[in-house]
Amino acid sequence: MKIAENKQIKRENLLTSAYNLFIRKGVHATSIDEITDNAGVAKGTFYLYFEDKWDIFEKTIIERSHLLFEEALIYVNNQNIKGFKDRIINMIDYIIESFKDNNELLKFIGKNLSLGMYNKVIIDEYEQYSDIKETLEKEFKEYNKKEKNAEIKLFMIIELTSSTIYNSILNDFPLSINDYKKILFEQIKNIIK
Amino acid sequence: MKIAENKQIKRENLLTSAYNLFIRKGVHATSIDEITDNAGVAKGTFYLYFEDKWDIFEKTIIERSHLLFEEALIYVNNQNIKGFKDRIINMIDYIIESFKDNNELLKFIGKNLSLGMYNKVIIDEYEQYSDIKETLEKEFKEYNKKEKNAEIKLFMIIELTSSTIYNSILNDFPLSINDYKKILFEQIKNIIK
Amino acid sequence: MKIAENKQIKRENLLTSAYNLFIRKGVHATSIDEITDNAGVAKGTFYLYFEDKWDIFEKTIIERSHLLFEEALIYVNNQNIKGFKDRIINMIDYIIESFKDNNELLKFIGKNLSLGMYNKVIIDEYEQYSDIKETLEKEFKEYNKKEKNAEIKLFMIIELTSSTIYNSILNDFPLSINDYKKILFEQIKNIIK
Amino acid sequence: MKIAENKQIKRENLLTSAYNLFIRKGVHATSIDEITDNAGVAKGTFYLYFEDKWDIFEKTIIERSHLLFEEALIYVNNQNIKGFKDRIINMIDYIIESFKDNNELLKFIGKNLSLGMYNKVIIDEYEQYSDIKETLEKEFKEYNKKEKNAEIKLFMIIELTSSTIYNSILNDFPLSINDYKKILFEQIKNIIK
DNA sequence: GATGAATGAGTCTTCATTCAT
DNA sequence: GATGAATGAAGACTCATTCAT
Repeated sequence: MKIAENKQIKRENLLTSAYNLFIRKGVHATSIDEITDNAGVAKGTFYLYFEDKWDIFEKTIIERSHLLFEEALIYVNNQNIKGFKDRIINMIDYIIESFKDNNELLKFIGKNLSLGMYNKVIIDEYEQYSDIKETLEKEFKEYNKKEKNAEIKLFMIIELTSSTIYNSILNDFPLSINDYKKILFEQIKNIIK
Repeated sequence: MKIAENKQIKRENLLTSAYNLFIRKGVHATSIDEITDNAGVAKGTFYLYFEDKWDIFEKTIIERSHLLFEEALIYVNNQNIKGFKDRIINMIDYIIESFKDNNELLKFIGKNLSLGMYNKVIIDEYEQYSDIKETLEKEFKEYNKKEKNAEIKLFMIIELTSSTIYNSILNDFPLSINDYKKILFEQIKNIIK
Repeated sequence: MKIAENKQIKRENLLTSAYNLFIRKGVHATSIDEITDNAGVAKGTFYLYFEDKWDIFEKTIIERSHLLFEEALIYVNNQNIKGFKDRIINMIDYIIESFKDNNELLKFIGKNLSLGMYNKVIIDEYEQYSDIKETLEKEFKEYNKKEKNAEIKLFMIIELTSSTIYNSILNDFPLSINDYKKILFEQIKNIIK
Repeated sequence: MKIAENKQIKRENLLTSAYNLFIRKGVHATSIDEITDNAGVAKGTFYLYFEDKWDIFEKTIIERSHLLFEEALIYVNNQNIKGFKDRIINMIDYIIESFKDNNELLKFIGKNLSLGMYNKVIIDEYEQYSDIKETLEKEFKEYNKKEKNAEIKLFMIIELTSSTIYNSILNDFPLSINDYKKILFEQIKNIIK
């Protein structure tokens, strides 16, 4: 399967190249020329795999954020953390710590993941998230049999977290992340009840 | 003061023209040519008033969102709503209702107000918000003398609200806005205590 | 002869596919990709049968116009029309009626068959026409023993007809085709003498 | 009026540059880059004056062919040639002689002036021809009071001439132009009656 | 013979910005 | 202050053609 393998490699190279340029220079300032140069393929090859810059951008962002969620889930599983509350808190903690170590990724997502795009990533087309989402919702419902709004509350938790930690980590506003974490976790528990 | 007036009018025309084009076609797809054409001024005139497209974009978004906050504040004052909790809830309700009537504005802000930009608007430079922010924080502290985290909780409330209503209003996700409002307000009260 | 047959089919498919695309989108806007896609063969296969787009275009136009001439000749033979004048008039009539029923073909030829190309089709290389041409010239000479300029007059008749009916059929200019036909036929008789 | 003049000059330069390249290399093989380079203006300037290559091509062809018609009319006027028949014959003779001296122009028009385009030039939009056309039609009618089809016959004369001389001049087919002229003129007189 | 992934030169087109008037 | 013609760098995208499989 030489060819199929080769195609996969090309696609990966383009994706990686694009990601690196996006976080270094921003999406707007990155040209397709640069992406292909960096990936070591011809310009035309780009169009064999992606529609245009916004297409590869979307795929890049999905790939990277999905990876992060997955790692977080694996982490709480490996740590053998039990109890829904603790699992959620620890997942979020894992993500926050990852962002602390990788400001570039946070900036990339924060700068580019507009609400409109976010929406698209979470809701529509992308099945990749469904496993994680469903897993969490199931756990939520098991944890609190009477909870009718598991999905909604999960949504609120994710939104609250993602929209606030950006400022906290990058600007220590309104608090440094370590201090903010305490308050955030308290509120999350509050939402779960 | 004919000249100064005239200048002000030109500036306003450009701002309005830009806003209309931005919501209709998106920032990316709008050119300075179109902005000046629509404003009825020469292309070169643009550069007498603004640095570049991103400059006028920023000013546009700030102007529009500031306007909204101000209206909300005026509304609760005029309605003579007392009590901090009710004032906050009613302000947010006012804003949500405005967005329901003006999806275009919501989309515009949602599509363009990335976290990075938001951050800039809220934290940095723009004094325009400080009055409102300070007013609210003062009220918060008066309401709950022991509350040490008024600023932080306000921040959380704003972030939670703005990041969730986008999907609710435009996509009925995870709930229609009317249903979601109940849950949101409950949580806001929860945050305030 | 499986293979040879298969090859012939591929060639025909490409020719048909090209013709359909050419009349639908124009030569310029049709790519080889589309031609092969539509023909159900791989892109590389195209180059096994044709030089490039202009090669297949030429073949397409020749095939289609030759077909038309041939049909016209068969028609006058089947109708058992005697007398040179009547045979010519009826052939031209047949062709005009065909174009009336198939504006697409007329447009295709009209839009693409520049004088330079026409010239090439008629004079140079393409033997396919010679039978028809020779048949007609022979008939002409038999009809009018003294006529020295059979070839030239035939040429004039064809040119006059083809260059005027385009406008008449497609734009009713300077007359609708039905009205124009009378005048045209009169002139043709005039030319024949 | 420095600016307006300058603009006119730029436009003319582009038109001339385009024409020269078109006759030298063909329309297809000429790029806008080359046109602007040759005209001594920046690439963007092209788009200030023309839509795209086909726009300037059309204008080029119209300009050149109009010029020719005009010259022919001036010629017969200056020569003080009387009588409609003679005026027409002499105009056509003038045009044929011009083409003999300028094969490039003939090739350019012949290669590019497809029937579809020709149609557009003659019928639609271009008023420039109307003066000439009207002048000739009036003369025709005056010459032959009973002639009802002046317009149509003029049309036939022009079409017959233009479609046949191409081959005659460039390929001596079916006759050299000097020999062909006699037959052509005879037929034209025939059409006029 | 057939395939279709890869190529990269070639071209169009846009648009922010400048500057002479 | 205002204008808008001119610029040309920058970038997107196409597509005929090749060639390893």
